[in-house]
Amino acid sequence: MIKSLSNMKNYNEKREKCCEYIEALEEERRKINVFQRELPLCLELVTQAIEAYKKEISGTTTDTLYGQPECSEQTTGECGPVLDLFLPIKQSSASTDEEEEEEEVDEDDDVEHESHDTGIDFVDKNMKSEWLKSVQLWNQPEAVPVSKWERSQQETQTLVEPIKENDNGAGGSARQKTEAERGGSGGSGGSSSRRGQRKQRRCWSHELHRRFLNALKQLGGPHVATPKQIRELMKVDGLTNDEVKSHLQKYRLHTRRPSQTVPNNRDSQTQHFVVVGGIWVPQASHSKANAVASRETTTGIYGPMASPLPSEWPSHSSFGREISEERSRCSNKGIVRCSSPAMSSSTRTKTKDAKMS
DNA sequence: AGAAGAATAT
DNA sequence: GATATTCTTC
Repeated sequence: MIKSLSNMKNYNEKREKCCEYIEALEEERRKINVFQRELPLCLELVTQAIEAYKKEISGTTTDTLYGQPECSEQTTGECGPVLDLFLPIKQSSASTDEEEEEEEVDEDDDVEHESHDTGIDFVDKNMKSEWLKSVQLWNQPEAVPVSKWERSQQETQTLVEPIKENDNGAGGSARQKTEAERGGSGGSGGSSSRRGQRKQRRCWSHELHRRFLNALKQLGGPHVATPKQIRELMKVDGLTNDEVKSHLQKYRLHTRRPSQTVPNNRDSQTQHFVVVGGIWVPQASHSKANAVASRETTTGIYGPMASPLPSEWPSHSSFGREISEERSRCSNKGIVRCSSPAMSSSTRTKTKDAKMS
């Protein structure tokens, strides 16, 4: 008797609590709604949390005692923890809102929403963490012990600071900040000064790559831009020349003529290009490009600002799926590609014919 | 010395 | 396949 009564009371409390949560969540959702495009999963999560709690209220005999789970904002937790993730964050929504540059509003934000029917909860969880990762400019060291200070600094700087502060390079654009240590030599973890350690892999996120492309565009294309210039233009702090160089190398490799794999699946992208002085141009504009191709050094045929997108990863690359159809479409159109950098660049006359060893 | 590009390693 | 590192050249 008494027990059931206390149970009842307990239940009422619980219910009340749930109501509060729901209200808070709904308010939260209204706020997030504004950023629906930027935070689609966030919205979804909140919605689901609301539903879950509503269900709970309606008496689905959930045994959970809504105890605080100790999920640590990263990848843990199941269904309940969602609240924990969102409630405390409430005030922060204004900090990292729009870091989009003005030019390309990509609608690739609606990331893969495919698997949505069955195991919503944990799937959703995974999605969320992935999404979070992709939002960051790059992944932060996780396995490697990093001092808390460094991490927080990295977070803040990475997410907000370098974005678009002063685009005209007025201030100290050359911000190289000790790329020497990424091995987590921070005081916490023992065994400092692991110098021979390999650098932590940097994952080139969406945003990072977009900046890369942006810089490339301004500099006149992947074959005339140099890693250093790119890095400076990107204004991403912590980014090293080597990283840019490596990425550029990959990019160049990818943007070469995509060989004849997949003969002509989409309007036969590969066949409309023709080599003009070492430069791939659309066949139609062949003659015109020929006229231009002689002096492309300054602003060049790459059309720094002219085309919304200079060149993108080929459609098959991993980045390709992040690119919306619009992009892939225009990547077939007015793109010019250099097949042989040595010949196309007139700034640097590298005759690497004698280089063979 | 330092940067870029290619080659190679992980 | 993507990134890091090394090697070579300039």
